[in-house]
Amino acid sequence: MTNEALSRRERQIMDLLFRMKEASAEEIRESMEDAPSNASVRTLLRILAEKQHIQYRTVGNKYLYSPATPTKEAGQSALNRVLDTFFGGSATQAVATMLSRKEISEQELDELQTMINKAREEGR
Amino acid sequence: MTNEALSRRERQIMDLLFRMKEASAEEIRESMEDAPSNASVRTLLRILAEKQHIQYRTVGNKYLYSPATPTKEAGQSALNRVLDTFFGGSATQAVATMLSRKEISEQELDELQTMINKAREEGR
DNA sequence: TCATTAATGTTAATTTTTTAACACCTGTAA
DNA sequence: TTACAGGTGTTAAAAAATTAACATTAATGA
Repeated sequence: MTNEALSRRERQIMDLLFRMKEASAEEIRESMEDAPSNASVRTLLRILAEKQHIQYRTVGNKYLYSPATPTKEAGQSALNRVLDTFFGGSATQAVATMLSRKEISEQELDELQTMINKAREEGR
Repeated sequence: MTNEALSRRERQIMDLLFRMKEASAEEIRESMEDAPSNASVRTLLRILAEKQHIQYRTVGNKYLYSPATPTKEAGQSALNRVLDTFFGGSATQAVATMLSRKEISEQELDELQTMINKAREEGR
């Protein structure tokens, strides 16, 4: 796992890219709350690319950037970190928090139910 | 909500404090992978206290530091961020990931089950 | 052709973060 | 008393992160 800690801006841009899936330097800049210049964003992107955290492809004459790690994998890792840091590693506690934080639709509850049943079967 | 982004070290120390609940500068330093000097840790702690992210009490002649925000609250907020960033805000997806990441005990599954039932009743 | 526009590339100044040196304070054992 | 151990407080040097100026390149329309 590539595990050098990211700087503030680097993390901010990575998070945006995970949300946006793929974006140009300018698009990223526009979606930043406290955006610096376009050149600054590009510098950060260059650094992130060097560190292998992002990749890019050219479309016409511009670059589109995206995370090098699949979103799912990165999400799992981020989730684990939150679980360990705030919930003593307990998934149950974390789920309890999620359920209490906002309305979960009937449908979502059904889906969760299905997952639990499945986990039970597999666990046997 | 206090929402200035933290620097790398600041975040590292905050996360440790959430795990440790309460600790002295030296204890924090010892639990750091890539620890700087004791004086450096104290500088960071002073800054975090100024920014109101931590609080401290004196015990004998030393200070014990702890997060200013309750762990539960901070955890909820961190969880939301992860949900939004990596799972399109879907709690269901996140739970699916948790269930697949490692073995969940029968007991934990029971607890989850209970939570879902409860959420269903309340939702009605 | 040539000016304009919209990109990226390079480099360096500025600002923030990180680090630790050094001073000071307090209790305690020789 | 004195000097040592174990804390905190202050300040400034060093390193890293952030920013943007300026250069360059490619495509396009007058």
